[in-house]
Amino acid sequence: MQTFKIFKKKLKKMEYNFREIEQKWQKFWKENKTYKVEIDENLPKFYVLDMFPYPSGAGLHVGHPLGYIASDIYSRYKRLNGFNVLHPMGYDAFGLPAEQYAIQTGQHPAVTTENNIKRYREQLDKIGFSYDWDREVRTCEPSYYKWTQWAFLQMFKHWYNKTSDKAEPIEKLIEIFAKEGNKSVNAACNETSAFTAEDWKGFSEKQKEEILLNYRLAYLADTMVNWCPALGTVLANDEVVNGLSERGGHPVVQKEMKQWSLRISAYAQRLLDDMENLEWSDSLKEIQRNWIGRSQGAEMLFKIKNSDVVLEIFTTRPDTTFGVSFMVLAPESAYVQQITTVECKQAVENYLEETKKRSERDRMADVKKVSGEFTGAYAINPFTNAEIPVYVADYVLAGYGTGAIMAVPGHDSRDFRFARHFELPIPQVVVEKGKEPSDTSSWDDSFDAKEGFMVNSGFLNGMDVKDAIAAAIGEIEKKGIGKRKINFRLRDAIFSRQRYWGEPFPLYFKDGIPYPINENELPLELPEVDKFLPTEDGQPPLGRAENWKTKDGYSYELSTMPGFAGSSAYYYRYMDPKNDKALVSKQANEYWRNVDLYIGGTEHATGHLVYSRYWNKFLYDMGLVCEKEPFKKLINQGMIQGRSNFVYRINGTGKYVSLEQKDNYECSAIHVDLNIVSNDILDLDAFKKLTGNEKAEFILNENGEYKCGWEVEKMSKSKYNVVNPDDIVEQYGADTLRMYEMFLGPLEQSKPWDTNGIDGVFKFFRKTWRLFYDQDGNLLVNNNVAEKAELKILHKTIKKISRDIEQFSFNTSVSAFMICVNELGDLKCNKREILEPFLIILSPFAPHITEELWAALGNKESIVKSKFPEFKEEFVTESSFEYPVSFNGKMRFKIEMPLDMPKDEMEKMVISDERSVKWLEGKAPKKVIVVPGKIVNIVV
RNA sequence: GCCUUGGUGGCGGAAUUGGUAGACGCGCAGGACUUAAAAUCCUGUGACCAUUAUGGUCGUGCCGGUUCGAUCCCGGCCCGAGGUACCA
Repeated sequence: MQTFKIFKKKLKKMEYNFREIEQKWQKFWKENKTYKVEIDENLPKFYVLDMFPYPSGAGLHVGHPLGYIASDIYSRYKRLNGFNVLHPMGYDAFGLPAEQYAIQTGQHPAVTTENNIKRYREQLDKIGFSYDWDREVRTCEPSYYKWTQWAFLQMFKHWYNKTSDKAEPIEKLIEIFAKEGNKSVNAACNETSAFTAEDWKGFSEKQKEEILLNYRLAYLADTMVNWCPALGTVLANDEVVNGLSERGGHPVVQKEMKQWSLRISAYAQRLLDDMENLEWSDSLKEIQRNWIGRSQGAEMLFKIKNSDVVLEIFTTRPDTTFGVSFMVLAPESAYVQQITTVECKQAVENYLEETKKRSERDRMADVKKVSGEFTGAYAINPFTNAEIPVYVADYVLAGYGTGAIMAVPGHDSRDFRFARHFELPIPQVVVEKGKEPSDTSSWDDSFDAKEGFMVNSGFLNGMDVKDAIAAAIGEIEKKGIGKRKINFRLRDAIFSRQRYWGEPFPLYFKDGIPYPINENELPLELPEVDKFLPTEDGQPPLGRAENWKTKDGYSYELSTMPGFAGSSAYYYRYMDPKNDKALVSKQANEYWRNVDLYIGGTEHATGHLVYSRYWNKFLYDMGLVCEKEPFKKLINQGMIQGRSNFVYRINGTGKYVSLEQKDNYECSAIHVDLNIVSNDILDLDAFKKLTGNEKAEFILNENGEYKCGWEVEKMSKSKYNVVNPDDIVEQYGADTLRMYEMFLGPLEQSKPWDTNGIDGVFKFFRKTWRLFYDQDGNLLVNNNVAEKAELKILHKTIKKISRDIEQFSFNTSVSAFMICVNELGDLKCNKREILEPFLIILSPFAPHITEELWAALGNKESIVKSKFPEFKEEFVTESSFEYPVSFNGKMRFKIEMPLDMPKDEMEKMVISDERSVKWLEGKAPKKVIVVPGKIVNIVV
């Protein structure tokens, strides 16, 4: 590589030998355990956490460490400010890619995972992070997943009491059942028929267990699940993106299966409420709010004509009940079988068959297409007593509400489309303020009105929507045909995966009933299998394990836990990683409490960040942890995009044309490896060599160069735009990498990576070095007393840097450092009094070079143990200010005036300035605005 | 469609959120040093019009408003990114 050759030459003469320095200090930190952290009751704690990575085979690219660098800077800054900082790292090591790879190659996922982790660690180590590696966790290790299994068992052994609004031990529930049956129990549970204490006592063990299973927070039940045939497993809602699996992009279908689920929906309201006080971005909170999806409305009963069946529906708009002209059931709804008439049976069966075949993606693809079938049954509108037809249609979802709706075609666009298609009446019941009711047959779409007043609605007529909703609910409750109800979109989390590489469930089956294994038998280790595929009879891979049974011969559960299991409480494990008696000791938990700063990608908004909040709340209910929320402050780092380069090949030839002239030819843009392009100029020889096309011809630009085009795209191998941090560290050093990643732009914004700008940061370090050493390597630093100007530069920078770090504005700190070094260089300042504090404030960003220079100044202890310099206002206060003088808001000239000058004197001084004459044009100013310390504006 | 964001030089981005628009860096152009290259240093660099210097006009996606003053606040539109999508 050309650039590398140049670099080698550079190094010979270069004073700042980053390579030697960085290796030296990384070794020093490791040997001295500089970043080891222990509980210290005398110091305030601060917990800084990165979302731990899944160790993929591809290794890290330059985008991954962005958040790690930011959190590392923050950790170091907090340490310098006297905090005891917990800053750990580990690996989310269970997961699908390793297993898919295992299926293809036969290589055990534990082996590939171990290798990948090694690679990750090497890459991380090169960047100089201040992690306490003694606290590392790996989710795939038995000593770690013991606690994942343990937490699951606790969920199995608890139920959710809606009255106390928390999880309680299942024993307590059994006591209640024995005393008074289940009548008074207000639990989050699956549908369970009522029983008395007498009934309970008469039930067999199996019956009792079956009933209890409906109440457990971790329960086994027939559920509609996302089944991914290609992966051979079910997936949680957040693992399905646009009807395809998040990993691999395979189609997903809906299927009813017996699956383990976590009753996360019981926590929906608390997940919503407790978010209020979190320091998360509004957008992230909003994503989570939408995902939880609270809606307020009513549950209502509709009688079926000539039948005992009563349809229960959920609506947010009970005010529009007078506008209901038909009803719709989800295809999966149990009501369908109950009410379909003999005449319609065949047609309905056909329809159900048809919808079953469609995948989620198909269903989502043609949302606009109307389909459905009449069941032959009629319901009675409880407000109008009208007979209305009941349909089955797949636009109604089984999983939401009750799987049945009252259709209000006048005011809901889906119902409207359906009504038009099946020629059903469309009554208008809401009118926009200031308008008259109109003939709905002339409408193009429904009026989905959240505001307006009621018409054709009996006792609701004339009310506005808000009042009408309240009045309608009042009437519904009075009539006893329904009640106020809050619904959530958030589903219980499907917790089983029919896969190998995950945590085994600590359960066995006896007589078809799941029983927990003894807690002292944890962890239940993942057994060996001959292949990582399902068994011949369709059992999950664990079905292949030989003698995978309890000592009494009972079979274990064959599914494993999903990816989010291991990541839901890892932040507690870091507090006390070696503890084999508890997830986390009371002492460690009460000291570290929760994560003060969490940095990671926004892609976890609906998965990890919901699950771990739920998991935490459950542990909180059990009294095991002391904080309601796990992550106090959260920052989403932006994505680093790739910057791809292109060459333009003239179609049908081996000729390439430079960017400037490409429009004169018919040509195709082809990705070119950015390693052979420098500042968009192509290295022609390297290109010939790389493509193996020695005869390639080029049409060059007027400078005799080949200029490439560029575009911002996702960083990916296929686009030849992946930049590896190792290469950057090799060429420029870790400090430059760290600093440049921060310099790219605001942390939370996504931005393209362009290595071209990195020279500026590299130059900055060389300039810094030259403040300490002359060209011959002599230390220049002296003990002379600092001048006012020098102190001003220093303190201005101290102030700016602490402010920026506290606001996570790291890009502007880098500028501030550059300005500081430029100014100190101009003053030829080599004074210890200035440079020592300067090193400290720079050290969070560039730990290696600062450590080296710090030692060179004769300091015996690591700079990590020093104290952040105190900002002193006195050094930066000015007695005068150079005021910009504007006329009608446009700046015309500047004038220096004392800051304590009275306003009227300033005014006089400005007006009498000779430069004002021109702008006043002989007129007297209409108005003069004087803002002390800011500006003078004259209105002419 | 809905929600959340963002739109500033050739490029990444500043502007202490109502007070000098374009800090800092890259790139580019010119110069110094050098046998030469690299490195380093200096100067210039939003557009346009004038010009010996000086100077002027326009300019933060577009259109309007509030204000002495708007990148920042308000109303309307256009474009990009992310999330979500039959949620009743």
